[in-house]
Amino acid sequence: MSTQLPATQIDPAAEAPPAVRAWTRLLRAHATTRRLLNAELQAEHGLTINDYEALQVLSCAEERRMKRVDLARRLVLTPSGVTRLLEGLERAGLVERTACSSDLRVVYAQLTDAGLAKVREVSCGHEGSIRTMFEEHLSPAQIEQLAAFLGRLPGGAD
Amino acid sequence: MSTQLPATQIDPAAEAPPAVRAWTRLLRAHATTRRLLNAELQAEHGLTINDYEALQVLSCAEERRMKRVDLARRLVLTPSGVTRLLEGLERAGLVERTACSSDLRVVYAQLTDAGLAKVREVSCGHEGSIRTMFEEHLSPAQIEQLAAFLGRLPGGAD
DNA sequence: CGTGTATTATTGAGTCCGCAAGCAATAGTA
DNA sequence: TACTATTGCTTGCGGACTCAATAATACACG
Repeated sequence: MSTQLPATQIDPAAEAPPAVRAWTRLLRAHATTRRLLNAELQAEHGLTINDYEALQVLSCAEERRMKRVDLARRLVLTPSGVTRLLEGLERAGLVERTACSSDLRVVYAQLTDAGLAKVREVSCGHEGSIRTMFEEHLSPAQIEQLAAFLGRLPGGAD
Repeated sequence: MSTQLPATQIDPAAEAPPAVRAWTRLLRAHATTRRLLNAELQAEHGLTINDYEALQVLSCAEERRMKRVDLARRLVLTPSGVTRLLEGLERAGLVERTACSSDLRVVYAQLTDAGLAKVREVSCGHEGSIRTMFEEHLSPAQIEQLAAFLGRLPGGAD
């Protein structure tokens, strides 16, 4: 192969660094799995992934409520994203706005009884779908390792 | 603890199945890393992650061009998503539309010389950022394993 | 106190992308 | 040949999210 001609293409045979391969696989796996789960969740329960994640996080929170800022950090959304996400859940009656007596700025996102019921209704099937996706081609030990590795990436820790 | 009272909350101490933990970490790590890389790419080169991925994929393709359908599959986008993504890259002169002589339906996405130059300009710094994110807290062997595991999830394989 | 800064939340404008529908070209079939 | 899928691509519409700007409250410190 000559090195004198100007390259008109990037050599596809040149192996990408492992980190780059991991990154593109992360992108692809995320996009595909998210799309699958989202479609299922939407069709069966009328929720998006973020809708469900928000409800799920709230259901485990102290008093079933959370400051919007904390919810934003947990879901990796901006504050305005959370405002808009909660708008929908409030309209659906799954979450309501509650005041904080000690700080008038904060507006709690409070899970309603209907919201808790919804989480219970959805969670089993949804977790089943998640487990299927992971357990189909990975052993339990491998899933544990995968979770551990993801936890070391930026934002990965819970 | 009594089992007679109606549960008003989902027990946060009850450990989620490993697959569910892996899933939430995948969501969080993806959102965080994507946000970081996107901001950097946007600020320094005016590209989104998908812009870059599209250019990069095209730069390695036969004749630096690809059918839009194939590009969609590769980037895990819908056909309409690809049309819109390419609109922007065409406006920037990085990609152009070319006809296929053997099938009048297809419109190739053809990387221009400017597009190839752009990939070369961006790739080094971008790959450096990716490597930093992964190599900061994971060993080379762990990164390889992570890539392998991700490759077994739906859509993960290249 | 009063003033300046940080924090919490919302809003308006704009981007990105998916879904459903539609058009044009090709392939399959009788 | 004519008729019916199927495939490749685009478009209208709408949803979800971000960024920048804004308002209101809290806090720190002279």
